[in-house]
Amino acid sequence: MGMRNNDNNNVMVVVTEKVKNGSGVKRKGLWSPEEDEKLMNYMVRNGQGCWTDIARNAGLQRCGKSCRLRWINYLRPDLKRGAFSPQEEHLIIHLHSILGNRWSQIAARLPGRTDNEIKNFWNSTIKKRLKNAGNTTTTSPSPNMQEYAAAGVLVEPSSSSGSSMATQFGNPFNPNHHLMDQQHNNSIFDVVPMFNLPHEVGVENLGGAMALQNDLSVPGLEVSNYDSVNDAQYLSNTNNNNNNNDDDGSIKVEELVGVGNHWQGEMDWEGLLANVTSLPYLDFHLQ
DNA sequence: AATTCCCGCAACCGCGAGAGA
DNA sequence: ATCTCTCGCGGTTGCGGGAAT
Repeated sequence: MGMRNNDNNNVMVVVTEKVKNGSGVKRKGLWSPEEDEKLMNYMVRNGQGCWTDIARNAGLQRCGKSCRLRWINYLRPDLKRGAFSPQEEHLIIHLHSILGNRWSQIAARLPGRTDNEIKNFWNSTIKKRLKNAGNTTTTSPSPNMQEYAAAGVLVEPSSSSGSSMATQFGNPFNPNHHLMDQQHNNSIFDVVPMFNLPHEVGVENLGGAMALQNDLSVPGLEVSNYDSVNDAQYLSNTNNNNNNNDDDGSIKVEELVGVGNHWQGEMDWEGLLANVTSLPYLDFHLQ
């Protein structure tokens, strides 16, 4: 749907709410194209750092937290845009059956997607479909839904936050049932079959984005993994390709934020899903 | 045409963890 | 040990477009 942010052509009404915040007045609400440009230019030139400093040095009247979010969810150059493909949806469902609401970990295995995006997709679309699949006997659920149900994950009984759908089903017969993830009150052994873990599996370097590797501690798409120099190079190339170099080197956000300028790599879906099937659970105990 | 309702999505909020003084 | 700051995460809010009435 549509209020979508400053799409190339749609300059949205910018919320100009401001709040007092310590040293000064901080803007809140939607980001203006000018703010995006400031942040993008700063990030391209200087890369990651302390977000509070970034906010200040980039000349933004935003808190660092807001800048970080904007970068991660919208400005980052490797973001994949557009609707989720059936393969991605399948993968999300699969991952969620294992990981629960650990959106960042799920996102780490979907190159070019953000945790916020996946979370929204889940809450708005998949949840609804699962519900329908669970409630309707007249219409057969999609294979995805069937698989999800087969994994022991059915319709979420309530909107209780913090617990995943996967957590709704315990297995008291599982000898490892006592190994609960405290934060989510969930035993991963309830859902995940005990497989031997393949080593050296994983899909790497998908279009410059990190992808599935052989354990759950793989940071995946986390920004901290990005090489600011390479990113800068990427951005520079993009700019060159657009034949739009300004002498001052400033980079227009609209040149970078758009369908054509984002990650469009090919995915080895079968490989990803195969790997997901055998996702290890080691880092459940590390967290 | 006007109004209400639905809902997708961007962004905010609060919290916990970790680092450093 | 304690405080402060920053980061990252997950849950929630609320705006606004489009559908329904």
